[in-house]
Amino acid sequence: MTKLGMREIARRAGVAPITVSRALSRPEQVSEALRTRIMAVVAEAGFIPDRVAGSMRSSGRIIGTVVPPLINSGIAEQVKGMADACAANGYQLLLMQGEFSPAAEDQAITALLGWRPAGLVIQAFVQSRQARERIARAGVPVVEISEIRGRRPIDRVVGVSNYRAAHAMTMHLARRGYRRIGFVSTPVHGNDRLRQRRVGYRAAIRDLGPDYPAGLEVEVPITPQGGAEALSILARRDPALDVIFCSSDTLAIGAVQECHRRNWAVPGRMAVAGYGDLDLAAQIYPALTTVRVDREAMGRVAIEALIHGRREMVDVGFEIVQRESA
Amino acid sequence: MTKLGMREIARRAGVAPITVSRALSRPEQVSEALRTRIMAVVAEAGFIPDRVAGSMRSSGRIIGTVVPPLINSGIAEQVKGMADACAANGYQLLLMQGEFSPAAEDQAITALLGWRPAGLVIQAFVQSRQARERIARAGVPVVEISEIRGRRPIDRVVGVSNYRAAHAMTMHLARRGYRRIGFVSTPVHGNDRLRQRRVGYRAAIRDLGPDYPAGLEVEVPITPQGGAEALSILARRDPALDVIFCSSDTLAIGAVQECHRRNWAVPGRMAVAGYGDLDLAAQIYPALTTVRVDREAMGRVAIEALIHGRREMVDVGFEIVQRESA
DNA sequence: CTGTTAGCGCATTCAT
DNA sequence: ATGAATGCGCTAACAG
Repeated sequence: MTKLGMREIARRAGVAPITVSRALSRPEQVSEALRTRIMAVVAEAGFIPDRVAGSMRSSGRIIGTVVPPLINSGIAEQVKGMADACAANGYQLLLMQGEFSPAAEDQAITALLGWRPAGLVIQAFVQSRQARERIARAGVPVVEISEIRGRRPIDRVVGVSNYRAAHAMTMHLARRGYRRIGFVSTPVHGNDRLRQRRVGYRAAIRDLGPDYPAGLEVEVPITPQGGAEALSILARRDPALDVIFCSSDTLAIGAVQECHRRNWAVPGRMAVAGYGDLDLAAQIYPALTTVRVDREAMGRVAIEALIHGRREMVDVGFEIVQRESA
Repeated sequence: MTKLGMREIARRAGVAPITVSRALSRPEQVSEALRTRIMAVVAEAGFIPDRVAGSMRSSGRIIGTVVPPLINSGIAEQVKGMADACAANGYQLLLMQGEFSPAAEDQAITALLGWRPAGLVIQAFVQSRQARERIARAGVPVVEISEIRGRRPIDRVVGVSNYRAAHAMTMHLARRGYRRIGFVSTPVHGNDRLRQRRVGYRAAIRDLGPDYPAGLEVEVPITPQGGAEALSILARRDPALDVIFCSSDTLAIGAVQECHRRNWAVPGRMAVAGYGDLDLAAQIYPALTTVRVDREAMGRVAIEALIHGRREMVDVGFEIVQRESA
């Protein structure tokens, strides 16, 4: 049995190879009679066109993406959105897991570019200067999914203003009657998103006016234990504290746990708000009040921005999810 | 500026294109002098070899994978394991999100095969007969990540015995003194893993002997609400019920929530065990006793099995995670 | 609508 | 250790 290629399919159907090619990728350019005959042969032979060879001449249909090492929580939803949008448009997703160092990022992007992607989606701003140059030289469109405030993107951006979201949640808590709002952050160093959340919180406290107690902050590792610890620290620092706003649901869940251990009613004795709306947020007891960002939409929109060539900066927005914990 | 290719790099370095190719992929075959000179030119020009063209002649370095639509929880960890192992071995991960229908599965696999993958990782047994034929014809190695009991794989399998895991958990609960063990399942239709969990539970109840009360089961949708509902149903059916074993953590979390609502102490009034060890499992109150499977290892091992051509069936094993809820 | 010709950029094969 | 010739399988460009 000859290795199955278009040439062989064409021979069996009694046409030229290019006609098979057209029947497969632009059916409308081939007469119905030929098309039917060709498709029958293709189906019968189980022929699968070689996209590698196809990409040699026409533009490829691969979209490369670099995702952070922790594919937990939100990132997975983004990937889902990307995969869906790719499938819907006939593209394939080439996934690289990146570390956070600029060198690793550059390496990941280089590996992706080698596959002649139709575009790149990066889950943050590209940091490495070298990577930016490579991308520019390759002339490949890029979408950065990130904080959209105060940055100049390489090309297109899809994201949310973490600043506005954190600001809104802080105001929301104040409106609900909490007087002493503590803020728990994970280390903001080198992470725009986290930094903007903190900045948003501070701005809100300022906007609440001089009558309102000054802010109260602590920075802890991004683990439930970190959240528990933060609660202890802040409650000790200010006994009047009545709510803590955690810059991630993971922290918030840890804080709620700590309340259970102390037998503190949530939100009676201490209220807790999170950020992210993880799956768990709605499922723990009490259900978590948090900030929700539609990560799946971010992924989908990123791919669409790439494919349809929209050059705008897309803000997918956020939502304050009011549940029981605050 | 000429489009940068090996030809141009070769010209600048004063060598033949093939020498550049060798310097890049088999450095040991090129003299140090030339290699150094070539690498300098490559770096200076920011040259990235075209892997698409490269794959035309040599075998590609892409591994295709089909993942279920819900990239939540465990699947994300598997993908992480795969991505890591791919990166460590110089491969790229081509990700397709598959639906569960055989037709969609076939389509996904076809799309992947078009890219001449070095191998395929499928997150279940391939169901579609057509897909199996395509894979066979393409001669591509496949790893199925799945239930490993009682199935004949296409090629290689990496997985765990859901049967043994569920059996072990049931025995574990009995050993801890629970007398009436209910089992909550999600619909097992068409899903080996879920079916084997139920079979394992039943076998354990049988093994516990005639003195032990007969099993008590219910099947509900895989949502926290399903778990809450299951608790209500089983508790009504048998007031002596003292523990429920849920075939997924999602259900278990819902059941625990329902206990909170009823003011039932967990595990005092009702104990709950889960399956899967989601992130949340350790974080809810009380922390969930569950079955843990190292999904990340599954992903990693799958890729390694593919690359290193191991043809065995790998059982990554499981672990009973004893926490507070049961 | 269909076919002919040519070549995408690299790595294999065979020489030197 | 280096190079020349050749073609991987497909599709763009140009005919007919």
